[in-house]
Amino acid sequence: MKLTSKGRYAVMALVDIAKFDSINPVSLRDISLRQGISIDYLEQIFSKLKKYEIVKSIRGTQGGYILNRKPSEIKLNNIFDAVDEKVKTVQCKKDSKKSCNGKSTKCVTHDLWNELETHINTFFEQKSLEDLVINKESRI
Amino acid sequence: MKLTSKGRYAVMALVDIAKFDSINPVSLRDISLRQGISIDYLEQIFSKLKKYEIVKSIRGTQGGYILNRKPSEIKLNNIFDAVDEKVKTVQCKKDSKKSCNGKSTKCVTHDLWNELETHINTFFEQKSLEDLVINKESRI
DNA sequence: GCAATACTTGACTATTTTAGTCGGGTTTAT
DNA sequence: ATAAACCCGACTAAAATAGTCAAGTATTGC
Repeated sequence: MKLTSKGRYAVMALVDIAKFDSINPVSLRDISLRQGISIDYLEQIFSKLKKYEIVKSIRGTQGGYILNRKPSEIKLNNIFDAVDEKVKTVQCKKDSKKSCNGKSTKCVTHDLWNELETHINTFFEQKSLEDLVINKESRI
Repeated sequence: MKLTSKGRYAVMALVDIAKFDSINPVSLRDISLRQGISIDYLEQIFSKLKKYEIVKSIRGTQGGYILNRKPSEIKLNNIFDAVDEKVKTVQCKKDSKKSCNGKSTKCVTHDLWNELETHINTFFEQKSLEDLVINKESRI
């Protein structure tokens, strides 16, 4: 599985919006300044978040992005799905002669990996953007 | 975090040994044939498993590897530690001017990532080689 | 002793993924 | 009109991954 900066940035940016303004659009420029992520990279990320209807965009001057749902309804797994930050592990080789057939020792790991994925996904399904925002505000 | 084929192969190979022979050494050649992993790559992996005292080596003809502990005492996190398959996520940039200071929104993800790591590690600490072997035998 | 088997070690490399950058758009408020 | 801001696709440097390759050393059986 992978969990890299694209997923991390997506979460950071969305938390930034959730905390900063729930009515007016927040520009990538502002997020970039506050979070230290390049605008170009943010654009890539937001393009995907938009496709998954996690955010809405408003073009033109004074434009930016707003959340498309309430923070409590945006679960972390939605975010990761959107930016392709899939919880995925290496699969059995498909074209291998000795491919996974459920009988050999080889794929003893198959069930294990699936179990882990479920485990992690459950964790992310339970966490919403709201949880992160609340958590953080109580600390500042 | 990453979970790639090195960790997967390590688990596969150890399960192979655990199932095949608990007294006589098992050669990498045999593991290679049964599991479809190249000997050269297995050598890299076993070199690390040996360093972590998960296996013992016996050189010369009829040599090979045997488990250094009972399968029930070999937890999956031990195996992953050995082969550097760390459950690790991207960290905050150290030298950034806006580095994580616990006050900014930026590191709202910090706690989250730590929480996830704990979550995953707990999962692996609870699974032993024995669990995998038993599971699989009941199916064949 | 010598050949065969099998572990030991370290360097090397091709491929893939990651983490961006870059350049050119289009839309909209003022 | 112009500037702010989104939109989109191509490009690239660096790192990680998944191996391979070569040259050993140790042990056993004949």
